[in-house]
Amino acid sequence: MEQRIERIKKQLHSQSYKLTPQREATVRVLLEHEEDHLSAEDVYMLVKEKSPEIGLATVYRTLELLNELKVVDKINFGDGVSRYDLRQEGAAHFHHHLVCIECGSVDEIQEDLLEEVEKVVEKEWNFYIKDHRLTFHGICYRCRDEKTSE
Amino acid sequence: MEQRIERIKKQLHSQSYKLTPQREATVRVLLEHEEDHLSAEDVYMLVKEKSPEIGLATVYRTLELLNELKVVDKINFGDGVSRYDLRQEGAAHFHHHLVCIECGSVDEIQEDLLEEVEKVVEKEWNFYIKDHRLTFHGICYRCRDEKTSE
DNA sequence: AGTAGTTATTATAATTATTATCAAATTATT
DNA sequence: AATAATTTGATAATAATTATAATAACTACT
Repeated sequence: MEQRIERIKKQLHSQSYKLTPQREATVRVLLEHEEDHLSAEDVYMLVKEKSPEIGLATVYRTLELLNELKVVDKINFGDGVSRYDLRQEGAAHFHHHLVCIECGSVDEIQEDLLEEVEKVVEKEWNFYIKDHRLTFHGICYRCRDEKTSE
Repeated sequence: MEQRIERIKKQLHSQSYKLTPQREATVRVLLEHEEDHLSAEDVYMLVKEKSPEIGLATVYRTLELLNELKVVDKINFGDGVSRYDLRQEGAAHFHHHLVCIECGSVDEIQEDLLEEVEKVVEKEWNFYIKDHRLTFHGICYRCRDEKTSE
């Protein structure tokens, strides 16, 4: 945890940004909820628990900044809010998501899976891929299990 | 065009919805701009040209309805607005997109490309895939050509 | 054709997420 | 310590979308 914060601090410094207490508090919340997909409002609420004086605008600004630095990825699952997802350290690409249409859960797939597809797209469409977003909508293993045991 | 409207009409009727003049005007705009990725506001403006009496709320409701019927897919490219994209008739899955970070263009990929990936996801993650969203962000062939000719 | 009942529409108000503004606070620099 | 630059917090503004309520259009039945 501390090492990751240290590395994020260096990343900020390299672009002449500072890791202010507010930014650090926000990063800590993101690290503590790595498996979740928090909205700005969610992050705000959680940061407030430890740092009640923080303002909502600061959280938005910090998330925007972290997005620029590619520390987090901003993603939208179609429910009208942007969500912020920590990128795996050193990951070249954003990971994928499984959104369950029954229970609303969001699971992550860290495996690339798209290497071949991207080769085809780069070649056939002459498109230089910098990033991607891949989300599957369907029924997760938990909901499937429930159904078979009914 | 007329045949497609006729088929959409039937789809509506099969769920006991009607193809009102406003709904028809909206569908016509979508068909006439099949290659575009219009926001609700865009659609509203275009429908107004032919049917100036239509209300914005009706456009929203119609788009929502068409989305339910899987006539259009709602998609968000991260710019804060939902866009509505006609699904190819009879297409099992939503098509993919190439978003250019230089010029903002959005191109479509009709090929499936994900068959193998989806097999892996279904098997390895025990996730029953009903739909997907795949978008690549990068530099389109037009912007690449510009650069090499500079 | 006439009435009752349903469905859809319009105009507008309300809501929600996000961004902009600006004075005050903090931090860095001389 | 004084000055300059950056960041923050509170709040106002904006933008997209949804809710509301009165009206209009259509349907079914007599």
